[in-house]
Amino acid sequence: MDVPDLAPLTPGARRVLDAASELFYERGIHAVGVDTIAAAAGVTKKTLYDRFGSKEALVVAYLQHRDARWREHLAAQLARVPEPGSDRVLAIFDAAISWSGENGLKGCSAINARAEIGDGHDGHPVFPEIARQKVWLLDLFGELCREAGTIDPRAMAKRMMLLHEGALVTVGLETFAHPLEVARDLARALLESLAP
Amino acid sequence: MDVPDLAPLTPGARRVLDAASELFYERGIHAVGVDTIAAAAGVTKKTLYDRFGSKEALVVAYLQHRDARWREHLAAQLARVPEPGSDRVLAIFDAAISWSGENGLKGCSAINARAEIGDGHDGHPVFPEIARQKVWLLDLFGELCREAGTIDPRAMAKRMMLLHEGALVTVGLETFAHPLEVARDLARALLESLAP
DNA sequence: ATTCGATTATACAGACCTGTATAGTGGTAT
DNA sequence: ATACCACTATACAGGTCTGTATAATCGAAT
Repeated sequence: MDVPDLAPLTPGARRVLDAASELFYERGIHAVGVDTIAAAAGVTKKTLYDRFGSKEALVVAYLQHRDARWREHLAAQLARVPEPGSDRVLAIFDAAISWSGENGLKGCSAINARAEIGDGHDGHPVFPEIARQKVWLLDLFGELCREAGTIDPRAMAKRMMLLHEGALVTVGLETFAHPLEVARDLARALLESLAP
Repeated sequence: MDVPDLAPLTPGARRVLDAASELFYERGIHAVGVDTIAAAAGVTKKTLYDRFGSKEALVVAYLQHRDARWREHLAAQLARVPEPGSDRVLAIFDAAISWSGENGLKGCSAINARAEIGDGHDGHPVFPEIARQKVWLLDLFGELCREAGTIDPRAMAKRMMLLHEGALVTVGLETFAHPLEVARDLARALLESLAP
């Protein structure tokens, strides 16, 4: 459960990253220019480029920053359920519910970023970062399922992941209300019927 | 199962829409300019604007067009499973599998478009179109579940929707292989255990 | 035959984009 | 005290964006 130190950043850089995080998430990456970010952060564009080098690098920093905050939030929720078992797997869904209420009415920043970049496999440095985050969560699901005594933890982790991703997307799409709760309830049913 | 006539479009407009569909989906909406679209379609920008009025309107047409093609594909798959039952619900996943193989390595165009527009509730005309498409599919799931004798078809439809959306996103993210197959297998297990 | 619709070709306006250049300020650490 | 660092302020280069204007061409329908 590595939760890395988030940022020995200069004050200006920190404000840039905070402003960029909010704007990128709210409006989309391509829709926000560096001038807008600098103005919102109360710094000049020079500071932005001195600290981050390019918009692309700032986007990567944004995704890393947001993921680090999410992992922190998740770690705190997991710490409250120390005993191995289904509840520990379900804590991920609970974390997503509380996180979503405060930080995410538009779904997952990684999923959204993916939508804005061309076919990943080429050079774009954002795709590997997103892939890394998703594999990390898949592995966490797998580990917690294994702890919980699930018969096939790898297979169960994929199912958990599908429910999690589907719910996050549905939060942003507003197809129906409380998708994360529906996902958690179904996840519980699956865990309890296949690892009692 | 309304499958509307797709397009009494002029030849130029048709080529614009085809080019826009491919480019928007492949590279993202904001990343593609109207000049690029016109050039790819082999028409002038004037034709594009004469036919569609604005880029925003073209984006809506793109989403409608792609959805219409998807519904056509889906209808063809459903026609092969006339008997009410689980297999008819699962036909949606089968349709998504074959569709994805030919048309969608980057996931769902509606989900991706959602990521590129600001908080839906405001004026943007793309959000209602996306919401409409998703509710349509949710209702279809509900109807087919009801036909299949599911105990609570509305609740089951939400679960199917979560699996479907999660799998589509995972196709684009490449978190693990064959997510739609995993989703279909789980969907089958759910349908058979709750509506035998 | 002539009008009308769809189209080509080209040019341009005005805004916004990323990124850089130049010059100067204020605090901090050695 | 001086070298360094983060930062401000301003201007601009070069490109791309959406959208419009003008003029001409071609085919089909009435």
